[in-house]
Formats: sequence, C-alpha cells, structure tokens
Amino acid sequence: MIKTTTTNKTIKVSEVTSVGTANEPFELPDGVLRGLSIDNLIFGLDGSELKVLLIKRGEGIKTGEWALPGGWINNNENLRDAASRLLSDLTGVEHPYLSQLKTFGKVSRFPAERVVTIAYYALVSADDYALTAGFSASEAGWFDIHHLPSLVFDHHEILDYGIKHLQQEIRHHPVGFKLLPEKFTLLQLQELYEAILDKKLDKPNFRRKIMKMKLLSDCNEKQQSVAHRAANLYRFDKKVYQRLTQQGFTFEV
Amino acid sequence: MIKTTTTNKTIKVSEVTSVGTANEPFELPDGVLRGLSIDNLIFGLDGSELKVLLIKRGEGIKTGEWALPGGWINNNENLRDAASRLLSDLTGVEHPYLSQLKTFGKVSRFPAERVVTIAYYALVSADDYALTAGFSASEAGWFDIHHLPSLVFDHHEILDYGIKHLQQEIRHHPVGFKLLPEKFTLLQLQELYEAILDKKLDKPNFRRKIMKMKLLSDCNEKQQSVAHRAANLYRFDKKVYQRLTQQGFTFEV
DNA sequence: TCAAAAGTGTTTGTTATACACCCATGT
DNA sequence: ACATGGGTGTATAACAAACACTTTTGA
Repeated sequence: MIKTTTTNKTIKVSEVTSVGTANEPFELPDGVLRGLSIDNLIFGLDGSELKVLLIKRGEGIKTGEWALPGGWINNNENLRDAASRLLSDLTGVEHPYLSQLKTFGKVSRFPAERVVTIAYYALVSADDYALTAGFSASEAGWFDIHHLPSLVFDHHEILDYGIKHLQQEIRHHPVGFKLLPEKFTLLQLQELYEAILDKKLDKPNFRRKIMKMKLLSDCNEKQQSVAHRAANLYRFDKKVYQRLTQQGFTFEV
Repeated sequence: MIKTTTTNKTIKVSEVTSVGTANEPFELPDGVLRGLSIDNLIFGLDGSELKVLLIKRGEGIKTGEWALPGGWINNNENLRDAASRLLSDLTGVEHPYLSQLKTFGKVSRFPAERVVTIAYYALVSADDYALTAGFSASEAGWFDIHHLPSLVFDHHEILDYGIKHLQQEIRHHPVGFKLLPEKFTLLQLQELYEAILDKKLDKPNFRRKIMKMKLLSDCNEKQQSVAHRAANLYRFDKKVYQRLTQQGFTFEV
C-alpha cells in the first residue's frame, strides 16, 4: 500500500547537519532563523501497520543515521508554512492534515549549539501518498513504529510523544479517517484502530458502535476484485460530524 | 476568592518591551535566547467564573497595555523551567501544573524583530494563589475571560486558543481539580463542571460517576461552619489516576 | 466446495438516567 | 420546625462485551 519510490531528487538535509567550529556560530543557510528548527512526524498506514516516515542523513554529523524529516524556517515564513514546505519537499504531499505537536527545547538536545525544534505531525493516506514521488528509496523510508532504527538527537523522544499523542487523539477525535483512502470498508477502519490502539476489537461490536454514530455515509459501492464477499464502502461525513460536535456529541472508540 | 495583593516587588517586563533601532538587533538582556520567548496563560476559578492572570506592561513599547505574563529564556535553561521561573517571579506560585500549550510564530507577531513565542498554561487554585504575594495590584490582575481588556501583539489569539483548549481538555482529563482547593466537596466539584460545561447535572448520578472512578481519596474531614449538614472533603489522588491511565482508563464527565 | 471476510442475532452483565427518599445541622 | 444541602436507594432503559451464527464471493 505504501511504497518508497526512486527518483533523482535529492533531499537537502545538509543544513541540519552542518557543524561550526567550537567557538564560532555553526554554519547555516542564508535567510533562516537561528536556533529554531522544525521536525515532522508523518504517519501512514500500511495494511494494519502504523508507519512513520524517516530519512537517512546524507552529510555532516550523524551521516547515515535515521532522523525525522525536518529543516530550517525561513525568515519570512510562518511556522506551519515551513512545516508544510518541508513535508511537501520530502514527500510530495501538498495538503495534509498537519498540526503542531509540541516544541522540544532541552538545552543540549542538539550538539553544535542550542536549537529548539517545533514538531508537527501529519496523517497521510495511501491515496495521498500514491500521488507522491518526492524522495529516493535509499534516503527515506516507512518504518513500522514497533521496529524503529535508532534515531539522532532527541528524535526518539519526539516520536514517542507523537505516538502517545496520536493514540490519545484517535480515541476522542475522528482523525483516523485521514489515514484511510476516501472510500473505505468497516474492516479497514477497524484494523486502523487495532493498529493504533494496539489491541484486537470485536467486529460486530465495533461495527455497531461506529454505525450508531451516523458519521459514515454509504457510498453504495462495493469493493472490487476481492477473493471474498465484497464489503460496502463508506466515506467519513465531515459535515455531520461538525453538526453533532456542536450539539455536544463526543466521538469515542 | 482570588484577590490581588500589593507588595513592593517590581515585575521586570522591560526585557520584552525593549526595541532596537531600525537596522540593528534590538537590545536583549545578556544570556538569553534571541528570537524566542515564553508567554504564560494562568487560569484561576473565582466562584464560578473562569479568570486569567494578566500584567500591565510597565515600560518600553506598549506601556500601560495588558499582556500575558511572559519573558525570555536563559541560554542554559530548559523551556519548561523558564516558564516555571517566569510564572514564579510573577505570581509566587512555585509548583503549578504547567504544560506547554502551543508555539506561536507568525512572521510579524512581534514588532521589533521576529520573535517566536512558546505558550504554557497553568491552572491554579485559590489555595495556591493565597500563598502568593508576588506582584503589585497595579501591575497585574485577574480578568473574567468574558470581559477582557485589549491585549498586545497576538496575545488575544493565544488566549482564545488556550480557552478553547481548556474547554476541550476538561471533558477528557481531570484537570478541573487543579482549579479547586486541595480539599473540596463533591458539590464544589459538581458546580465547577456545571459552570464549565454550562448545564445542570444530576447530583446522585454525578456523585456515583465520580466515586466509581476511585480518583478521590477521603480526607476524613468535614466542612466547617456551614449552615447545613457538613459535607465530606476529598482530595484528588494523582497516583491512582496515573495508574488507571496506564491501564487504558479514560476520564470523562 | 472451501477459504476468507461480510454481516446479523442473541444473551448477559454493566452503566446511565430519573427521581424519590431520608439525614444532619444552624438559625 | 424548617431551610439547606448531604447523601442513599431503586426501577427502568440503554449499552457494551462475548460469541455463535448465516451470507456472499472468487479461486
């Protein structure tokens, strides 16, 4: 479902890895803020595995080590725009659900000098990802959150925080739908929740719970080319959700 | 319940208001990070009114205007420590529940040069506040969130975001307890939720719901000097909450 | 006809809701 | 005595959990 593709595009991660000498400011590209960076957590769903997008650092310190895709903020650029640009450069995803996660600023989290980083996170669907060919397979890849390589700096801490945040949020807000294609089956939805909450759910009960919320609209379409009875396809009805939310409804799985 | 007190201590807000000339960096105190600040949202409960702590700027630009209490981060200081220090300097509250809210960084949010600010928020109880005498009544005050003065920079945006965040969070996390004194009655708790959720709750059912969570420990004390049967006092048991949370328990009112 | 997943029904225990009721205390 | 809030009991309805079951489809 999620695959890495090979192109001739190069990720510019060199900015993040440049290191100055001991007593002078380390080298930065022109026109960016000093001491402040952005790191993105990009989650995707591959079948029933929750995956995160990592890049392999190409030059400078920590070469060859895995890291969250991030970079510097331009002087005249708003934070979310910077996160969005960096995400787009790395994955080709142009309009994701992208929200600020948390700012990490331990004094010595970055070796060369003090850098505070603002973490953003995005949930992308296989659909969105199919549009993209923004990075080389040798430099980036999707990793099962249960089988991660070791990461640079405090990126493990950021990722752990992001996963916990996602697990919390997915129980109380219908963000899970972002990880699925526009049209999906109830089993796909269930598997998504099982992957993120990391537990098995009862099929009949899950179906009833979801359908009772009336948040799904029937596409009146069936799955194609499956070696079993074709399931009905549904889409998430954002308008109904907004209406119910205003009436005090709270989503919960 | 919440009162401002007068002392001879001066709030040093001058750092935030120093402005350089057009073509050179504006003046900062020594040993602080450039381009990054902290602003605190401090909420308190006065009867059934939610209040926020604001300071009146004393010098520099925007003199006499109301603002969130904030300041600069020391070079060797972690973010939360800086927020905590600033809060303590301004209010005397030493160990509040203080958590990161969001980072605000619009390009032109601060007039002199680009400054990104990390907003923290805290909920303080009348008890905590009674311990403090950290600011002068002419320079700081509690404001009903429905009757706010106009605020400098993007502080209205930060405050609006914080209030919305609080209203959301209070439904799914037991943060409401932070607004009450350490020992409280079930009716106080119920009235807190009735005020914030803006609806009447059934007394017996509310009691059962709360007690079933086992989050309150009995103080084995009664109210004093009340013109009716004295109610039992309870305190919130943080350890039990943390244990239950790890087991997948979710608080909901 | 079999595997795989779709989809339904039913039983049982738990929880929410509404509301009636008694208890303790100061004036 | 009575007003005020503290605190309990209970019938009913709604819901969740567990699991057995039937249906549809492609290979």
